[in-house]
Amino acid sequence: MSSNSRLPIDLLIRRMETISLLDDSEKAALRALPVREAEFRADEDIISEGDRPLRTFFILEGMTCAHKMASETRRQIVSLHMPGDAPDLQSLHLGRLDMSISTLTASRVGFIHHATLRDLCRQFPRVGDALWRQTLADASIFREWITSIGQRPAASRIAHLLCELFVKAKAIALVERSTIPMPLTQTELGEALGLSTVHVNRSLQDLRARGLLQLRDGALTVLDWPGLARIGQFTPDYLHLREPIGLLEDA
Amino acid sequence: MSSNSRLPIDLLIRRMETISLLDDSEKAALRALPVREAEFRADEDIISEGDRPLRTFFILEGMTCAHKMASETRRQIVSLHMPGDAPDLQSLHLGRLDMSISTLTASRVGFIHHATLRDLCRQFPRVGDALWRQTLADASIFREWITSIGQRPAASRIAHLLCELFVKAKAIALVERSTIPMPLTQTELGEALGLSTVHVNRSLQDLRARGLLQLRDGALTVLDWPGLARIGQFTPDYLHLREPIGLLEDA
DNA sequence: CGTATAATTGACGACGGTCAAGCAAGGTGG
DNA sequence: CCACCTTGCTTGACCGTCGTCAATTATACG
Repeated sequence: MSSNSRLPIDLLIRRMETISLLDDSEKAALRALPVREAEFRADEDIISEGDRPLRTFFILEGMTCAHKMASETRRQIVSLHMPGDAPDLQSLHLGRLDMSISTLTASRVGFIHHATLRDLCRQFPRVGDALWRQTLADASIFREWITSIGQRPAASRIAHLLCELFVKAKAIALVERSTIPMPLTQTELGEALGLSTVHVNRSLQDLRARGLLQLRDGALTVLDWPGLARIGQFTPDYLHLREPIGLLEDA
Repeated sequence: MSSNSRLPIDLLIRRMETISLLDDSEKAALRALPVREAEFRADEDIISEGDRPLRTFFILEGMTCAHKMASETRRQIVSLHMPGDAPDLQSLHLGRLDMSISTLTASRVGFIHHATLRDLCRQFPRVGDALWRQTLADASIFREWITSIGQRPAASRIAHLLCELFVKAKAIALVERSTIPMPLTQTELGEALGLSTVHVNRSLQDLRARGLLQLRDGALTVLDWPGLARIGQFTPDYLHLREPIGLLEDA
């Protein structure tokens, strides 16, 4: 009687399986974890820099971001999260939070106590490894962002980020044809890419004019995947997905 | 008969202890690991993007960097490593390397087989946790680099990076007074910060002119720590060191 | 309807990049 | 011992990408 995809945590499991292999006993153990659900409105803090959380969480619905302040006025978004992601896994082993995590849209998240998750890692070391691997894949994305922000021009940065979100959405099968939810405002895109709102706007117009994409009403439609990937110099290796995902043929 | 600080791996242990607590049995287990030493000249690859290493390594002597190519001509350095650092811990759980790691100066490194390290993590789960924590602290540094490159002006970026290296060097007690080894060329600094060599040069002159630092012959001397930290908006929290380190009073 | 949020456009300027040349220092070999 | 070469640092001139400021136009919402 597999109540398949009924539990909230199945989303986390599916996301973990995009990177790691889990056997039935390991999945069962994960499904046995008590999860406390919570709702947040748009633009609310889930946890804040300096916090010492006793629980970790994963996204069930909506989109969230992690961000740091570089000064009173300048904010940098350092990562974006969609359903299945566990943005704060690090707090399992790092006491003090060095960033804030906030919702971008209204969101639902599932909380899991550190203590129970730690027990699980001891009982099922391979689950612990899979969670570790998850945080390592996150680190790999950070490195790619450094590279993108440090070296690529504006349009390329935007294209790269949109490619990344597209592949991630596709990997957890959120994708319907070549359209994914993309609720970021242009200001938020700028904060993620180290660009001003105005410049994001103009660069987006450029990408649109080239027939690469459509971006409106909180949704991104990729019209020319090879073209967008080329502009963004995007190769998905750094996401460390188990299956390369046949993307190149569907747009 | 503690042959204290005789073994190469003691450097790794000391570095781990800047972040985690290890008891005697755990340290003894680490010291029992077989380590194969190797020497590299300056500007040599230790491992390359795409490799699937069977060993991990830590730095014994010298300075190394991890880097990615954003195009044929543009390279981004995503991290810098000094003695005690294990730049490739991730390969323990991530198959394919998504970056290259090269020496900046002539270096000595210690290799440890993944298999033996994995066994150790099973036998001493708290050692595994400490290694995990080490990779999480690395990820935190990546986030700070994203923030720095994305939001801070040139002089501030440089100051921030130098502060980081200074604190890290101090944490493993490589420091003699307020001078640390800083063998990066201005070109390499630029590759780490997303700046051109010319602009690094001019910004450095600016920092020097303000009496904040001295940088020559492969050594950095901090002349005005509070001033440098202010320009770089540097706060060491993101390094997740156990002891905050009394830096603010000695320059 | 009026208000708030997001997208868009224009004008202007600055931070930082590119190109090119000159300089300093260290190592090598005849 | 000194030419010569390489590597890294420095400087000048010029220019372009991108940021800032400000105003206008959708679009949604109460």
